Amino acid sequence: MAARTDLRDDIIRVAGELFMQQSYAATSIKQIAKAAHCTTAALYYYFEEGKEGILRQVIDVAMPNLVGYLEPLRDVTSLHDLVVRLGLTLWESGEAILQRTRWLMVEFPNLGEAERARLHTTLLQFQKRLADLIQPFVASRQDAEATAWVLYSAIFGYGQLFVTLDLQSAVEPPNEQFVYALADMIGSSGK
Amino acid sequence: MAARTDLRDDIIRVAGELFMQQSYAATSIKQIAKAAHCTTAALYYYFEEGKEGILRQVIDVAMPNLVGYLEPLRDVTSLHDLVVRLGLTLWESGEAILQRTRWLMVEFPNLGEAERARLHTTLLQFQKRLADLIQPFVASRQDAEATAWVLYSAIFGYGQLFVTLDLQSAVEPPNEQFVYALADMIGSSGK
DNA sequence: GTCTATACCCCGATAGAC
DNA sequence: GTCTATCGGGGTATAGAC
Repeated sequence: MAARTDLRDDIIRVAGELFMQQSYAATSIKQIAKAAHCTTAALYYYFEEGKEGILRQVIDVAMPNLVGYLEPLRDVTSLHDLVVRLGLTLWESGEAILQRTRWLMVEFPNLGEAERARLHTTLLQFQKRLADLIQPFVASRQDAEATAWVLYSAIFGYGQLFVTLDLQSAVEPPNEQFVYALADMIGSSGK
Repeated sequence: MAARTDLRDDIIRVAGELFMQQSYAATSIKQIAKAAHCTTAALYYYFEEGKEGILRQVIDVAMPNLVGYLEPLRDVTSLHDLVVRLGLTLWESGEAILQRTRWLMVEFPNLGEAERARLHTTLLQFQKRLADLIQPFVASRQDAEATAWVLYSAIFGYGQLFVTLDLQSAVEPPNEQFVYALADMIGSSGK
C-alpha cells in the first residue's frame, strides 16, 4: 500500500465496504475512521455533513452498471442464445452486482428522493436495453418489453434467493437447469 | 384498545413493526419500550436475553407461510392456469409477505444458524409444493422442479423490483402483461 | 490536513423499591 | 409485574493545537 495520497477516497472505499457488510445503521464513524487509518475529526474535514455525507458518496459509487453486461450480447442469434449467455455471464461475474443491489435494497428506506430516482433510472435502462435485444425475435415491442421484465425478474429473483438468502448453502443450486429451463421457456415464446 | 392483558405479546408486535420499518440495528430498546407503553426494565422481565431475545421471537412470527398460498390452487387445469392464478393471488394479498421477506433479507446477516436453517426450509418447502402442482403437466420430476424454480424466481424478483425497490412509483407496473407473458412461456413448455 | 481532547447524548442493561 | 434511578460505554460531532 503506497503512502496515503488521497484520504478522502480511502474513506469512501472503506465506508462502502463496512456499509455493505453491516449496513449503514450498524456502522459507526469511529469504525470508519479506524479502518481508514485516521480520526473521526478527519472525516469531518472531508464530509461536513458527517455520516450522511459519506453515505451519499458511497451510494454514488455503488450504483450498479448493469447495462455493461449487455454489450457483449449484441450478436445473439436467438432468444434461447440470449438467455443462456446472459445467465452464464451473470453467474460468472455477477456476485459483485448482486452484493451492491442487495445493499441498495437494504438501505432503500434511507435513500433520498434523488438517489431513488437514480436507482430507478438505472433499473429501467437495463430493462429497456434488454427489450432492445429481445425485439428482433418477437412480434411486437410490447412483447419484447414484457419478455424483458420476465427475464429480468427471473434472473434477479434467482440471485436473491440463492445468493442473498444463501439458499446455495442449503441445496445444490440448479444453475444450469435453471438457465436452460428459462431459455427453453422464453425461447419457445418467440416468433 | 382494551386494558393490557399481555404485555409480552405487545412487545413482540411493536418490536416487529419497528424492526421492519427501521431494521433491527437502528431500533433501540427504549423506542420499543415507549411504543409498548412500558419501560426498558419491563422488557428485561420478559426477555432475559434483552434485544436479541426480542429479535428471535419476532423472527419466529415473521417467517412467511408461503405454502398457504398454494392450497387453493390444487384444482388447476393447466400450467397456464396455475401461473395466472398464483400471480393474481400474490398480487392481491402478497404485500405483507413481501414486506416480511424483504425484512428477513435485510436482517439475514444477523440471523443465527438456526434461523437461517428455518428460513431455508420454508423457502424450499414452497418450491417443492410448487413442483408438486406443476408435475402433472410436465414430462418429469426434474422438469417440474426446474419450472418451479423459474416460476418462484420470476414472481419473487418481480415483487422485489416493483414493491421493495418501489419501481411501481417510477413506471406503471406491467402487472397483467407480466403475469400473462410468464404464463404463456411456462404454459408452452408443458407436455 | 490531521490530530488530541472533550462535550453531550443515547445506547443496552441492571438493582432495588413498590 | 412494573417502575425509578443509575451505570459504563460508545454514539456523533466539534474546538483548537500543530
